[in-house]
Amino acid sequence: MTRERSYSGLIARLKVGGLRPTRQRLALARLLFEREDRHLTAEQLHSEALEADVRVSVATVYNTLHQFTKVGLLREVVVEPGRSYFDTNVDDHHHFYFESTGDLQDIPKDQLHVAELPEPPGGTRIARVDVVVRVQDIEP
Amino acid sequence: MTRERSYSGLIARLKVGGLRPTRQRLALARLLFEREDRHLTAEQLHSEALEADVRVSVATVYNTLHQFTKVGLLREVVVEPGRSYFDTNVDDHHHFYFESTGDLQDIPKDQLHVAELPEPPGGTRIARVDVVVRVQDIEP
DNA sequence: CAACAGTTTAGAACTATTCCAAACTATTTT
DNA sequence: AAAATAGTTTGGAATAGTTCTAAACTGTTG
Ligand SMILES: [Mn+2]
Ligand SMILES: [Mn+2]
Ligand SMILES: [Zn+2]
Ligand SMILES: [Zn+2]
Repeated sequence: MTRERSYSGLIARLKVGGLRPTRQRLALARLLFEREDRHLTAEQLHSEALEADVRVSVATVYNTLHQFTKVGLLREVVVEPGRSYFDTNVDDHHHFYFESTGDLQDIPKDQLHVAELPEPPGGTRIARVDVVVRVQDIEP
Repeated sequence: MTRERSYSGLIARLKVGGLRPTRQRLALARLLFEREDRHLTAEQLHSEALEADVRVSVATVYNTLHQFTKVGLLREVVVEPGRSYFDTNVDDHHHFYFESTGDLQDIPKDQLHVAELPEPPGGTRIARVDVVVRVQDIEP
């Protein structure tokens, strides 16, 4: 029922964002949100969709990821050039980035504090603070 | 003389890294290090080189930036997908990122503290902690 | 100065992402 | 419930940043 509730809640959130609950969006939403928090690239999500027999184009995967991000269902995380990760955890938190595998792992916000943030220049305000803890294998 | 000293010091550092001080590398080094700290992309550096009548190919700009990074003269900073910045400041520090302009600005390490860093998983160690403070214009 | 290893280069190739315009579908209107 | 409308999907072309390639070139060493 948690599943059902979050799923119909999702339809509601799409509607609020002015997004129609189409076959493709709902299928992608299941893949994204019916598991624990995930960090995935567009390509990864597209592969998962194909494996799950959800026929959807790459263009639609990109469209959907960006639309979900705009509506606040996802968050975009950048840790390496040429590849965007989308994060199903939209709470305030940070990341471990494993350089050897390319994986991301959440660091809950109570486990890492950023102190003494300087004021941003006049006319601007802080949109977000991202901390990436880059981790590498010992003895590489 | 600060200039001269850092310049010949640079030749030395290249040699240590096993890099020959070629016409191209020295010209690019001037553009990179004879001013205050900078954050630039390969394309930007290439343009500056052409403007300064330094004939050098894009491939060489990329090669050089990566080699300088490996030798510790530069640091690579990733803040948005599809674009790498190279930072002439290799001291421990963090960044403001201005979303409207794409500019980066240093935050010296004594002006921002990361506390309570969790332990990385076994078999791994922290290579670097990057904090990006994303800033946007008020009234966009 | 020869010999060698390292370097540069133009252009092709590659990768992730975005764009396009036509076909399609959910929703609203009649 | 059919028609009209606006939003959505799609394959394929296009783009942008970066990397690769192999041939020509240059710095270093003996
Ligand atoms: Mn994006
Ligand atoms: Mn790189
Ligand atoms: Zn996360
Ligand atoms: Zn910097």
